[in-house]
Amino acid sequence: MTDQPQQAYDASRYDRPSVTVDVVIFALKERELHVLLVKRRNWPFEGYWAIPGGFIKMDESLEESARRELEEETGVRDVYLEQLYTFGDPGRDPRTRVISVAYFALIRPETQTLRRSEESDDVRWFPVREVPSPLAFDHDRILRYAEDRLRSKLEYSTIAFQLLPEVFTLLELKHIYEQILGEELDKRNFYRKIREAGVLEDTGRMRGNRGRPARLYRFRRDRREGDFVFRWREARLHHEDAE
Amino acid sequence: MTDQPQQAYDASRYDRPSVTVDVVIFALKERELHVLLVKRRNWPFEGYWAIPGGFIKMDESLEESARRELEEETGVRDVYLEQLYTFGDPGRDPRTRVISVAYFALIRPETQTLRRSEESDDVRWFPVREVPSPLAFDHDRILRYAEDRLRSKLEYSTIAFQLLPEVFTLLELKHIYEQILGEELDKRNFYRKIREAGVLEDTGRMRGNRGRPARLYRFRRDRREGDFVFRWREARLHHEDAE
DNA sequence: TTGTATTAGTGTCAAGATAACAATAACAGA
DNA sequence: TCTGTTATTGTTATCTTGACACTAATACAA
Repeated sequence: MTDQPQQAYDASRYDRPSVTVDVVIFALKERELHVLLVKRRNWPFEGYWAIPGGFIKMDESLEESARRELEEETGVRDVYLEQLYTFGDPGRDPRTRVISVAYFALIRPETQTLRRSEESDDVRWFPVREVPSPLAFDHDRILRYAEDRLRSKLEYSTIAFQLLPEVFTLLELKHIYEQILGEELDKRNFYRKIREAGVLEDTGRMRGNRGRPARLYRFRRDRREGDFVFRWREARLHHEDAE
Repeated sequence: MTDQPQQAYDASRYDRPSVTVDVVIFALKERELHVLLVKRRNWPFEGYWAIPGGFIKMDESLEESARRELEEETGVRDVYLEQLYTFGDPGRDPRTRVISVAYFALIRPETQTLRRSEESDDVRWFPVREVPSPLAFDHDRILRYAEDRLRSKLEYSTIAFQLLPEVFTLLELKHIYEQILGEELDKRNFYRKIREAGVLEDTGRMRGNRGRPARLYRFRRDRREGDFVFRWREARLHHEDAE
């Protein structure tokens, strides 16, 4: 944010790169983790799938840019949004120097209003394991980075709840953990851990189609995010930072 | 990094912000954690202390920018460098829209060559607990963010070793943890934990002024960073993400 | 109504990790 | 050899984890 304090400011002496915000949007669809991609219509990478994004406006913050982008693509406003990493290698966009601030967003299924263009074939939800490859630009890398972040935050935060609807069953919650960790978890150990963490509130309601009906829970938002550490040791994680 | 795929690219339609890279540089000085700041000579925030930084060049990557900045300020090349966060609120710099990609760097004491300007009073190392406040721009926030990151990475990485010289004693290592965590650790538990992690190599050498001489260790770089999890539970941490 | 298929929910124990705790060892210098 | 100073080591009680299998509640069909 600062120039060299030693020298007076002269903006014209510096070329300015373009700055974009890209948002990796995750959501659960039919119990599977999906990511939203858009198909490019122009050079470069015409016809390739890309992470949705756009240029920032001069009067909005980075996060506001990301929220605008998100709303344009999904029509959703109240979401979990977190800055991921900034990608800025020269040459990552053949047109000009582009610095891209990547965010990732987690959407609850209930809030997903269908956009008109969502029915067209240039905006699609892909299961994270079936993303077309390669993506446009360096978006494969950005997506991988987002998945890594998601996985590692699962360990010590309540981030997983952001993917669930208002009320949910314990097995649905467990399923998310398994989806993202890519690993089966023991039911009893999982239940115990969650209960001890004290982040769930019993709604008293039940839900069931076949079999024994499941208890419905709600996430206790009054629990401050940083107040407890929800460590997951059963599933051994690999910490691997990109860049 | 991508424009709206729907529309053809026309750079002139978008104003471009300035992009800078700021580097929060940490080092140990006389057993205390210090951070390097520079005093601003021009408007805005003339006379205020700031985190060193500068505009990026069009042909260098963000990390290259950060390394250049770092070398210009400290003359040091081989350091630990990690991207921290990108700050881009409109108005954070009164001159123009500035997006700042913040990095943090950890420097070993031995590698610190003195710069000529380090003797002048416009570049100074401050103990992290005695940083002048407020800093220029939103640099207080950036610094706080860097400290939080450092603290939380202590838990599950070998980052602390990056602040130590080639060889060091166990008590020196413990002291770093205590510095950053802001908390006393039990000597025996600490030794055990470190030994079990298997990241240290005994040099066979000793060092001592008064009292029993201390064994000198070396960090085993062959241990891949992600291979083990060096969890610290004794010191309860607060996870608190900025932004 | 009874049985069967299906999904939800629960408890124990052994092994491992952690935190709390104090005494001894190796040196320098008086 | 005594004293001051710093470095090093081990045990135990408690908590946390991971492994493991049976019972409960419903729907539906026989």
